[in-house]
Amino acid sequence: MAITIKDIANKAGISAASVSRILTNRGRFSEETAQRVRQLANDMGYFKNQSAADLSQKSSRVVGVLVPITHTNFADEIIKGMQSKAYELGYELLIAFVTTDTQQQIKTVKSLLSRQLLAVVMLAIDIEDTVFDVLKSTDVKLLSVSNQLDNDIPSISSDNYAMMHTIVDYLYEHGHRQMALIGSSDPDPIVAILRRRGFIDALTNHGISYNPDFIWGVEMTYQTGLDAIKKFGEPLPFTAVIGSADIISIGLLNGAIGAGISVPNNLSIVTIDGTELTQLTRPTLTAAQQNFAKMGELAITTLADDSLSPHSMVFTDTILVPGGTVSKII
Amino acid sequence: MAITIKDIANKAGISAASVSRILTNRGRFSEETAQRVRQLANDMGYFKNQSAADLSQKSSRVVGVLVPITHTNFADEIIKGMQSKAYELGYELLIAFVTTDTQQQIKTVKSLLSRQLLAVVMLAIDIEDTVFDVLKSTDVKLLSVSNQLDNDIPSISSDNYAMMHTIVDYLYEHGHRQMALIGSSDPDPIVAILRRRGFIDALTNHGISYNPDFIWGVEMTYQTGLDAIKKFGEPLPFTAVIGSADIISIGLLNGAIGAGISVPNNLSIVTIDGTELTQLTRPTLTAAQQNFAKMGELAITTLADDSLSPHSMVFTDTILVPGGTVSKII
DNA sequence: TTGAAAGCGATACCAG
DNA sequence: CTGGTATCGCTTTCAA
Repeated sequence: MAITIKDIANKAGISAASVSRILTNRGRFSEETAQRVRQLANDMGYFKNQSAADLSQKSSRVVGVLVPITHTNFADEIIKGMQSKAYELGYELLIAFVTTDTQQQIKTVKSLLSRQLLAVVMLAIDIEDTVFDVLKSTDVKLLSVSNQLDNDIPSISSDNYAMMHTIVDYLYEHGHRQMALIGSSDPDPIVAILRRRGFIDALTNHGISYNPDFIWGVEMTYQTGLDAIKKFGEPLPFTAVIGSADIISIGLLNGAIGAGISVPNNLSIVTIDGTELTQLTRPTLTAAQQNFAKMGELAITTLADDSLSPHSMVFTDTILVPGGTVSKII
Repeated sequence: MAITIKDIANKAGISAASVSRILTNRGRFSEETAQRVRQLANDMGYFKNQSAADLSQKSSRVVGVLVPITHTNFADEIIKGMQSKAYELGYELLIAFVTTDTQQQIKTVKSLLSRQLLAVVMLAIDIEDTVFDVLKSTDVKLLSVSNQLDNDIPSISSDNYAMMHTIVDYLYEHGHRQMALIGSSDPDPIVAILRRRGFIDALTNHGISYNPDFIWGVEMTYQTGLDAIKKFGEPLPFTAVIGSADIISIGLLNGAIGAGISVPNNLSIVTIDGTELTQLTRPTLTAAQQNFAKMGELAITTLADDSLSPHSMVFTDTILVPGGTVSKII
């Protein structure tokens, strides 16, 4: 049987109410008894029963985080960002990995909602409608990070549209005129749509009419990168390719190497994300780097100061980090 | 105000007790009223208040998972394994990332323990004593996965000692006589000790007296791999090297490439772990692959059937997966 | 099969 | 500044 505040109260010869006040630092109490109580709590090995506290308070400082189990590793960076801010501001994170199985998703979400959460943060997840309905049926705050949803949910992400301009401009300045975009063909996700639009518009700005065939690949996987090179064959009909995720870009790079295409001499690659993965290849990947840690921090701070309205979108910065996969065409 | 079982009871014209029994499937009740109640619960958008349930039951089916935030990505695979088994057996996972900051660790652990957990699983964590004391001060079950602790804690991991024999034997059969082990020099962790011992003993079995200089590198990082190559210079005094983690091995590989050392012609590499990272390099890494998913599943099953005693160690299989980084020396 | 009632541990209000 | 007490929502005897 665990120690309760009542046990402490008995030992200290005071009431449980006082102990509670002291341990939570709320209300008034004399520093003198406080000393004693804190000492006692420590000595007796007391742990607050958070369930009881939550039940009593009907609220909590717990933020649920839904993480896709197939997460491209940037999720870690977002979580790190959330973690540090949460720690700083006294919030707790309850991380739940969700699979792609809808039934399991629903169960996971329900069990999350069974604790009175302050909010649920969705990391790069395109939630299915059935699951989403469950989420909306309660009054928890919702927040989408690294993704934008077509619902009334606030989001924190990179400005994907602008990012594509940055990338295309960069490649254009390096002399590239024929570019492909790999891994953003999925018709649904807003992020994919924005990237396609940004890609096309940026090309148009430079007077380049884009080739629809050059936007290819749905899945954010290594295989997509490999397949892309296979599909377009050798010689490639473009001089530069943009991978929609680091893992795709590594696939592109290795696919090119396998096909005897020299990078960056015969093919330039720019990757989107810019996680540590970009440092593991030779040459290292030139990347449009998203600020995932910042996204995570912002998630917590906006939740804390309640500064999010249903449709608000917050953008974090992206920077272009030169690596060794882009060459100048003369 | 959220819906409670009382609300449902009122609407159904029965008592809260009955609703509880029905919704938890405990005790007796007529299937007839059960139908109605379940329907009602669904329609009214009821969510169990898990805090209240936990408080009342003084127990839970929640397993806390401590994950080092600097986790080499295999943690994901372990979690996936735990997740699927937990889902299957009706347990919940409460995942907490822990930083290297002791104060933060303690706070994290305490907040974990504030919920009445069934158990705490530590993933590849070498817990500091102060933190460990906190953990031991309660009566939660403890379990260490992918690591062995020198405490009275049951563990699930690969047989690191035997694994080193497998690797060394493999290299020996390929004609290698001079081998180095990178990233297991940390004096503390049992895993590092076991790997060193296995390495040395396996060499001895083949009549090779090992060179202490060839066991080098403490941190499980990419940089350690790069540094190792730099340290030993060119030409390398050994023909094969074992990286204690995939990320180290990638460092070794890239370091070699950078130094103009051809892999596998002039240097063979075997990596320990065998995550998907091994597929991202060219050539792909030959690996002693650990069965992380199995570790995760076993963690939950052993917890479920309570089949762990303080000192029990469970080993999962490891297999040697040939890649392109080991050559035959003739 | 069902209901009434007693907790579970912490909090908060209201007196004192 | 401190104590008594009701309360949160659910579970679980014990009777009926």
